[in-house]
Amino acid sequence: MSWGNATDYCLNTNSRPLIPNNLEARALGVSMAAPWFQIRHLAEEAGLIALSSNYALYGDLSDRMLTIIGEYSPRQEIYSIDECFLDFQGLPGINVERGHAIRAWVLQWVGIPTCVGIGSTKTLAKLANHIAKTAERKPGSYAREFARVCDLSVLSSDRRDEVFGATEVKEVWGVGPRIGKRLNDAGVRTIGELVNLDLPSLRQQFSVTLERTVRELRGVSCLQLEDMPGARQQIMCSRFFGAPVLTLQELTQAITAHTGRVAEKLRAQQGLAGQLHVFIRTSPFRKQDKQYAQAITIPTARPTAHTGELLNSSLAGLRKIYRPGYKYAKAGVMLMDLRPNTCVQGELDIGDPLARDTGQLMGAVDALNRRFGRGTVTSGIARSSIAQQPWQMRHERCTPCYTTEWADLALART
DNA sequence: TCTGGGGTCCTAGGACCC
DNA sequence: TCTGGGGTCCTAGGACCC
Repeated sequence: MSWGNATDYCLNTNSRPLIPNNLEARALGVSMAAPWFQIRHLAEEAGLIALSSNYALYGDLSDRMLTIIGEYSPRQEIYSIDECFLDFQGLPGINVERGHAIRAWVLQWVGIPTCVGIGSTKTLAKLANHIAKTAERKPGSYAREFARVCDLSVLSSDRRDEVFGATEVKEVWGVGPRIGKRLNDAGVRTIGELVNLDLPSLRQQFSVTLERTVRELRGVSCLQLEDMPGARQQIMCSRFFGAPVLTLQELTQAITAHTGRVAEKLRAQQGLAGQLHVFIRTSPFRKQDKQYAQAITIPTARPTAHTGELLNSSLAGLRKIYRPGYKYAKAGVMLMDLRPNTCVQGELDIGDPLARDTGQLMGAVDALNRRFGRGTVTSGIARSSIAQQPWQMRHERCTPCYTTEWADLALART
């Protein structure tokens, strides 16, 4: 499968707001990902409204949106929570019109504005999407021509050169801040300049990844549509603490909770883990504090998805790396060396009950938590009489779960 | 006081083999 | 003076993505 010629198309849709980061907030000087403590004074002074993230709500709206978009092609790659690729190859009709239809449909049924980018490769579709998102703020014909839905594959070569020449390299999918700066330092500022570079020397001076990106920008497809996502190769859960944590007991609770989460995700993909990685660290932002960061990787006794067995490894690891006297700011657990649970090495029965576990116990735990909510059944270590532990993330300004909790349903006034 | 939480891929270099 | 020439595998770290 390729999108190498003009009859094949790849589409990228994206539901982030047309104007990222909200104009009013930006006018107040709030930057993307600014820490709350730096801007909280604006809440009183300027009426800034801050909200905690609500992953249940996002996940549900994402499912609805991606399901609707998926109706428009037999092949869909879900790329992230708010973004997907569709293969338009062989579909009848005009792609720009299809893009507008998708936008209208998602807006009507989910209420979320989306942007659509169309190109002959995934990288070009992503670029088209970026142009669709930002065109409204650009002068002249740009906005009329490209806003919200942009198809780069129908442009004349002159017009395409104009667009490439007007777009900075850092907007390209795969060019981050580091590569972007190195390119700029080498005098390469626009996409127009980037696509004309010599490929062998580009590969030598940068990497095969950047070479692939440039080939994609030239219309040569190097990235496949991955509509059958494989199992994850690592599963992680980590959090900054809501307040500094000093004791091994609190760290144990946090690591226990994180281990429970990764084990659940592992079972959801029918996997087993052969290694587990635990890390704890102080806050690098608190220069006045003594710093400490340590991690350890521990093989599990056998490839497992059993929370109890994984806890044995993670807590043993934690005890090895814990040092008293530090203000810990973050802890995490990562599962590695993952494999499907269909390939299991047979074992001699030497009286270890976990070796005989058939997965029914964990299956029951997962079923209960699905039905009655996360945390209904957890490890005893993670429990405490006090509801809010200092290590837990704070959720003071969470929005209601409008679409997933009966109690949070919006009320219509009469 | 307070600073996101996940992932992926690639490369260089070290350890080890014959 | 001059100290081989292939390989493989693993890991850490860097870069990117949303």
